[in-house]
Amino acid sequence: MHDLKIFREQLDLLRDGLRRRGALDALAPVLDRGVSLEKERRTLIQAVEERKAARNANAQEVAKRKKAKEDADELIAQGRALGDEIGRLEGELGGVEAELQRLLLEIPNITLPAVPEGGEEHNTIVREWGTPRARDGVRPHWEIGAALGIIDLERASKISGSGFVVYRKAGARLVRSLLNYFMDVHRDEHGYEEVWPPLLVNRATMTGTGQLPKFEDDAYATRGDELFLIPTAEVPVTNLYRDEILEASALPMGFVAYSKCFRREAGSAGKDTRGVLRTHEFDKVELVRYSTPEASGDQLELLTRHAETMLERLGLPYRRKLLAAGDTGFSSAMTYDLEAWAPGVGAWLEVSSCSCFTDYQARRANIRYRPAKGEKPRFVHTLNGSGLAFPRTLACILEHYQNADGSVAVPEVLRSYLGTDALR
RNA sequence: GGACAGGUGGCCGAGUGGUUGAAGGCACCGGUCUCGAAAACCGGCAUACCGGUUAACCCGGUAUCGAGAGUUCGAAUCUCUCCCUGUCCGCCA
Repeated sequence: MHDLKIFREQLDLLRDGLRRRGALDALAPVLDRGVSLEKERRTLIQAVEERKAARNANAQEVAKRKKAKEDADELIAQGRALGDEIGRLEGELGGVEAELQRLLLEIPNITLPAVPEGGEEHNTIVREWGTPRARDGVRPHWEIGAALGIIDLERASKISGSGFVVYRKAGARLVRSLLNYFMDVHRDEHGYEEVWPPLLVNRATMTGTGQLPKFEDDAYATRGDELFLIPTAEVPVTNLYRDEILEASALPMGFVAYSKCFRREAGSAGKDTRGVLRTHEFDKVELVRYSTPEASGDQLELLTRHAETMLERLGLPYRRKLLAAGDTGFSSAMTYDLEAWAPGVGAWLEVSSCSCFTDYQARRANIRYRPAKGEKPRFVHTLNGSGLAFPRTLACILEHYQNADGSVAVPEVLRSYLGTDALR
C-alpha cells in the first residue's frame, strides 16, 4: 500500500510507475479521484479539529465555572451544538477516508528502475545454470511417481478431491528430506532464524500481507472462527513484527520457515495442473528478510542466491528470470522467478519467486525501524522468496534423475536424509 | 466450553467523570560533578495526522490508556460488544 501523500507529493512518479506496468489507462480515474479526495480529506480534518479544539476549550471553561459554582448552562449548550457538528463532519470524513483506503488498495507498487517496462513478453532471462536434459525418453513425474508407488493422485482425490496428492513410501520421505535439507542449509550456512509458524492466522494478519480483502476468494477460511489457512509462510512470518518498531542494529533480519501452503486456486483451473504442478495444498520452505531501504537491492540478490544455491546443490538446471513490470506481482517492486527444467513435462517450472516489496508491504503491516536513537521511525523493506517449493522441485528431481530402467538417482546432498542413493 | 481476575507509555506501576499525554519508579540519552567511573543532582525521553514554516530545527492543533460503539458540555475513569492474557474446572493430541 502506498502512502496517502503520494496523491499530493509524488503523482508523477506514481503515473510513470503505472505506465511501466501498462496499468495507467485503467487506473487513471482512480488517481484523479484520489487526488481530489485527498484534498477533501484535509479540508474536513481541519474543520473537525478546529471544532474539537473549541469543544475542549469549552469543556475546560465549564469545569472552571462549576468549580466556582457559577452558571454554565450557556456554555453547555454551545458544547452540545459543537458536538453535533463534529459528529456530522466526522461522518463525512469517515466516508472520504474509507473511499481513499479502497482506492489505495487498487494501486500496485512501483517497480524499481532495473525492471523492464511492459508485459511478460519483456521478461528477461538473466542467468542460466546447468545443462537441461533432453526430453527424449523421459517420462513425466506423474508416471514415474505412479510406477514407483510414491505419488498417489487417485487416492488423494478420493480422500480430499482434485488438486491434492498423497506421497507414499520414499516419496513421503523425500518430502521430509527436502524439508530438513533446505532448513539446515538456510539456517546453518545462510544464517536465517528458523521459524515454525501457525498455519491458521487471523484476518489482521492476512490483511497485513495483502491477501485480504482483495483476494479473499483465494484463501481457505475456517467455519465460525474467522481464521484463514495461510497460502504461504510469508504471511505469518512477515507479520511477526507487525505494528512494531525495530532497532536498526537488528537489520537485516532473515527468517526461514517451512509450511504447508493452502490455495483455492479459484481462477487458475486447468492451467499446469498435471501431476503435482498445481495443488490446493503443498509444502514450501520460505525465506523472509527485513532490510533497510538502502540495502534492499543487495538483499534481493542475496536472497535469490540463497534460493539458487538449493537448485545448484540438487544439481537441477535452472534459469533466473527478471519479470517485466507488467508481470511483476501487485505488491512487488522487483521479482526474479527461478525456473527449473522438468524434462518429462518439457517445461521450465517456477520453483521460487524472489521479490523485494520495498516499503509497500511494511507500510500496510506497519513494520518500522529506528535508524538511530532519537530519529523518526521508517518503514523497513521486506523481501521474500521460496527456498524452495517442494512439489515442483520433487517433479524436477524425478524427471532429471530418471534412469532408463525406471529408477531415479537421488541427488548427492539428499542421500543421507533419504537413506538411499536411488528410488526403485 | 464454564467460572473468576485482569489488559495504562520500552518495562513496572498510580489513577473511578473536569488544567492527565497521563504521578512515581526502572531502563535509556545529554549535562553538572570527577583524573576517570560510580553515586548524587539537573534536563530529556511515544506515535500518527492537520496547519504554520519547510532545508532542518521549531511552533500551534487533533487523536491515541487492548479494539470498536455509546452516554456526557467533557471519558483512562460510566455502559455495551468484541479481542487478548492469567488462574481454576471440563474436554483433549
